[in-house]
Amino acid sequence: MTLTRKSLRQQIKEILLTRILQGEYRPGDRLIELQIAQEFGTSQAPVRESLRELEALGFVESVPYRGARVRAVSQQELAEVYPVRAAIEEVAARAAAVRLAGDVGALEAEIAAMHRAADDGDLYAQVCHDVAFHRLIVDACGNRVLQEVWRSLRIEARTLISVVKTEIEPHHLADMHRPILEALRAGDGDLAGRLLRQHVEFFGELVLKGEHA
Amino acid sequence: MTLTRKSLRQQIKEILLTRILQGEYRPGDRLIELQIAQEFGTSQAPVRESLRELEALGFVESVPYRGARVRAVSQQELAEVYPVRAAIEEVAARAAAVRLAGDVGALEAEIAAMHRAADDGDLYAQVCHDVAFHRLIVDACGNRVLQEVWRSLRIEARTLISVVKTEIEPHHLADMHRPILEALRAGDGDLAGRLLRQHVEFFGELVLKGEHA
DNA sequence: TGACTTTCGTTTATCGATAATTTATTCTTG
DNA sequence: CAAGAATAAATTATCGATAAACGAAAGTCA
Repeated sequence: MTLTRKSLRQQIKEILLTRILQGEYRPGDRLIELQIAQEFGTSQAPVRESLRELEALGFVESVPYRGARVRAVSQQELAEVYPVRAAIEEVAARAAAVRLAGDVGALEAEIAAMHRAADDGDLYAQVCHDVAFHRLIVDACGNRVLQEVWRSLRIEARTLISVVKTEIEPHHLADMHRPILEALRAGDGDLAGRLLRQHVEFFGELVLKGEHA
Repeated sequence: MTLTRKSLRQQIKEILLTRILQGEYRPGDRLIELQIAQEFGTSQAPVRESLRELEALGFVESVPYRGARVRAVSQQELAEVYPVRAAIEEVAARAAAVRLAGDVGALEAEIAAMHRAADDGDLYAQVCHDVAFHRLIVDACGNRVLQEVWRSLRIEARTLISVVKTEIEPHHLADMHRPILEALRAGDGDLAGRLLRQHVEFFGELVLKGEHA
């Protein structure tokens, strides 16, 4: 088996990203080029390029001659994401209602998975399926630019988990998605869009409340 | 005077970006690393990193072992930008109405500049001021995430000029911005948002019409 | 003592050269 | 003459080494 089907840069980038998303590297942790290069048995160059890409994606921040660190998402930034999410997901839902043509099986499955995770008390898994639900709608809308923008918001379970923690009963959280699904099933884009927007804005409010606590 | 206050990477990136935006490099043009390095008297490394950044910003696209090219914006992509713009600029205008507190002098100036450009028959300048008008609103909204997303859409005069060309009388185009300005002056965020959304959607329709032509 | 300078170790930024890959060209071979 | 293999040319990807910049620690002088 070849370990080098893709470019080193690509491979290193993916490994680093996994580590960031899984919390192996914590926000603020330094990412030292030569150290990483040594670990992977490569030279500094592909590591540098990986870090640059991760920086452009917003997962890492770096200062000239002072290196790269895992970027921390501030509470304020998290709060600022929600109005943008709400606006573009509304657009996505409108378009998705048409393109799905009532085929909401995948969305059903995510809601079911949320309930199972709720039964297991696995909040992380639940938030993952929550994100997946939203992503399915975004992916169904057919607008690539919109999809790109949504991804650039880096809506990750790891970050969102703090929003719902202790605030909402898990099964209730899962059920909150059902009206949206039903509107999509019925092909009512206007309604689906409005509901999804309110849904996202609701969580935005939660973040704002959390800021004062 | 030092030519190297910033890193080479940064300098090269800016120069390349300028060339792309000013049309010196056309969409599809190849960007050959060693050739550019030679031109600037540097090695390949900083050029590579510049290209990676430009790729992340969406101005360049590259294929492994086949190099980088200036990215062409397809008509479809341009059309897909508008619904996203409309949605987030609506959000921006709502927030901007509050934060501007009636201070719309800069917006006035851009409309005036649009009229002057219309008098001069300088369509490029006019579209630049049009973009600037929208950017002022986005910048005024106070949501950094939203600003980042808006910038990532790469709303450039060079691309937009095709949308308005021959379709709209220049002075009329400038005047279309006035109701939005007045709503902002009055501090009516809801109205400003709705007007701006319609305004942007209107141009989205134009693009769609242009597709069939 | 305490502020300023100097030195030193660490890390990034850049370089020049080599390896790997693609594309175009030339050479077979039927 | 066409199809395919082999070769050559161009370019990217990676390497190993050096230069530049930073931060901390040690040293200096009032």
